[in-house]
Amino acid sequence: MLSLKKYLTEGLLQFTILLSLIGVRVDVDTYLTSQLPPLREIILGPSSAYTQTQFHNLRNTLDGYGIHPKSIDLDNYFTARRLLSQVRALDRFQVPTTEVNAWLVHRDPEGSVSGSQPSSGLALESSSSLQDVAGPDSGVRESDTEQGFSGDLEDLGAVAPPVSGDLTKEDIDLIDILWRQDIDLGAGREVFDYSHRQKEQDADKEQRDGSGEQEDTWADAGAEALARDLLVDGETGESFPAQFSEVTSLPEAVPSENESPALQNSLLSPLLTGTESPFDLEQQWQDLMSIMEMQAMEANTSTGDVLYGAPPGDALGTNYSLAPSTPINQNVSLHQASLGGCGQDFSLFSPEVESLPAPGSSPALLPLAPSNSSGLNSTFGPAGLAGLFFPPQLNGTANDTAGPELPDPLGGLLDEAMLDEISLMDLAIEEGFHPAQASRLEEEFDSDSGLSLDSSHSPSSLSGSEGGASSSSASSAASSTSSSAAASFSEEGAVGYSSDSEALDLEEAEGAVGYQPEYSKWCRMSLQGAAPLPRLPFPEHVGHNHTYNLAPGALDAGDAAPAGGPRKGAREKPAELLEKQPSRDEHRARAMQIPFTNDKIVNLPVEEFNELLAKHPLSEAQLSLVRDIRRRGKNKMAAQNCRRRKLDTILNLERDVEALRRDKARLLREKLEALRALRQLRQKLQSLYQEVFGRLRDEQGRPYSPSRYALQYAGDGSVLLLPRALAEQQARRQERKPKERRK
DNA sequence: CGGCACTGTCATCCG
DNA sequence: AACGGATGACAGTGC
Repeated sequence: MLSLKKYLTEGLLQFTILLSLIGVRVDVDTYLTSQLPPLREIILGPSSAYTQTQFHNLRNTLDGYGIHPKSIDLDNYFTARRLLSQVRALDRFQVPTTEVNAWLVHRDPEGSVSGSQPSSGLALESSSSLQDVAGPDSGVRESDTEQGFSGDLEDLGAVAPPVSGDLTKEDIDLIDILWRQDIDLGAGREVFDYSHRQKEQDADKEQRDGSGEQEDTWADAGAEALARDLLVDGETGESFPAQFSEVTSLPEAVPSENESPALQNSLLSPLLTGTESPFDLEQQWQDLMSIMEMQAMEANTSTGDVLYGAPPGDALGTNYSLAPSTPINQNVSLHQASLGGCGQDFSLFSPEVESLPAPGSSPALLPLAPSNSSGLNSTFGPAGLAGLFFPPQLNGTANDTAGPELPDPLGGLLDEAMLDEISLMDLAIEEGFHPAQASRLEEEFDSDSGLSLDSSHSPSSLSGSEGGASSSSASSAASSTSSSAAASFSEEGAVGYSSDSEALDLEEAEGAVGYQPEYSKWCRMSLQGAAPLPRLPFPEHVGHNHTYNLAPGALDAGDAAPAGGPRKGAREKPAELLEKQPSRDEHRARAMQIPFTNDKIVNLPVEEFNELLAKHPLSEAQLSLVRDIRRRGKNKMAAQNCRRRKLDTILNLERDVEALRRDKARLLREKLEALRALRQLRQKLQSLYQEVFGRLRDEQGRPYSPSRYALQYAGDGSVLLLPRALAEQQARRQERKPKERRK
């Protein structure tokens, strides 16, 4: 029982954390309104059913919990440190290194250094130090972007402490490992050095006017690199073309005159002209985090290896698997991802290129992207995409004749942001949702989704018991539902709380009326007798020797329900113990010479109870005692019932959260698959575009210049060859419409 | 000895 | 109005 409670409270913690996480990233309302009354009540106003029993303990000392004060006293079970460590653990598992980098890169299209890190705690701190890099005016933007994620978390109370807390040794180790492994986190190492940051912050407060001292090494390195159109990765020290500086969010430093018209005139430009992401990048980040969260969750379970372990032969999957023992995996592709989104996409997901040696592809790509294309405001280097989609000779023709800005001959179909997202989502897919694994996960989820965890079943089952024979059908239904839920739940390796169903079945079999006095006791016995679950080893016995439970043997045979086999066996030992130690009320009854048993007093229906009293002439004192005994007995059962229901509610909530997480992961996975399919379609479309365009000849039999002409898709499905300028106008017109619609 | 978990009991609300 | 279920709060008990 101790372990059970322990587990429950663990679950509560996870639940709380999840609430904060889900609350940030998931529209929980839909679930709340339709599926999950408990969650709704937890968030919108908890009922007493969800309160813990230790009400006399200290109230929450952690500020910022979005839970009603009457709700669970988390701090009773978990110190702030433990909560913090859990959150950190989540972060660590969620964001295995470099996907974060990619999101970092693209979160802020304005180019300010948002410096978002996977760990919310890190994110808040790193932002403060990165502020110096982006310039003094970046503070506002930074706060805007950062609070979108981290701030929400903090508001929900999940991660408030880490903000000011020291980095744990694990954090520091992790950072060191990342740094050593040359994995781009999107920020200089100093960002993670707490002491360094502390100094910076202190100095920042004192000398807000900003002396040269405060510039961190990254900024220095970056400034030097800018002088030669190169930027230096603050972590790795690598230099790379200024084009990628946009990726690292230093756009204002990129000289625009370095644009290469030739590159911008690449036919691929249509892929990159979209500056407005159709998707909320923040949401995407959260989605990605969610996937990682799922990974972390599953990685902690015994099934995690099966679910997320890469199938044999899948090198990427192997590299990205999140075995807890090896939370960080060095992967060249990841490194490339930090260099440029295109390269990342290229090496990771392009089927043609995946076979290429990853280390070699990066330098091969770099010459194709010698300069920035700021006019496109693109995070992807166009050349990289050109290399992805176009044969070299086509690139050559494009480079020869193209103008500075190219319209979108594909009518905005190939949105850069979409590609951006696709690549990132694909990364997520490769990370945790390999198709085979995904299908398995889906199966698991589907099987689990059958567990309607509506907490209403719990009260209904109870009412069924009290309804007696008249409500046997309802009780049976509730019982079966609960039974299946409990069974499936046990199979999951979670807490198997089957007392509800078993007890009900028993009651039905016995035709018992009302809540039997031994009910809760028997429930506990059955729990103790149940096979220990993998994650929740039950204690051998409950050590408490509370004597309030009446000895079943004291029951009058005519009054007590006939004991079934398992029930009898389950209570044999406790019965013996209890017989030795009668309850206080039994003592009183004996002292007052009450001529019938306490069980009779408590469990008889009112009419029979009154008849009993009428049969036996009792004194006022005896009468009062009998009524008190009855009252106390009833209340005792009610209290047990209440507590058990509370437990059920908590368990159901936990299962609901699990189901929600799986649901979310499934939806996310489906989204990723859809995006991947879309990407393939786009590639196909692009190749067809190239093929068609390449075959077009003017009157003199010369090929059309891709820089001057573009294919325009008409609404009726026809394809028109238009001058670029015209096509561009149309593309802009089409862009405005959805924008207005969005507004 | 203090903390914790469990349990019983009381007070109160409510149907 | 009595009864009883539900539940917050508190106290007792054992580990």
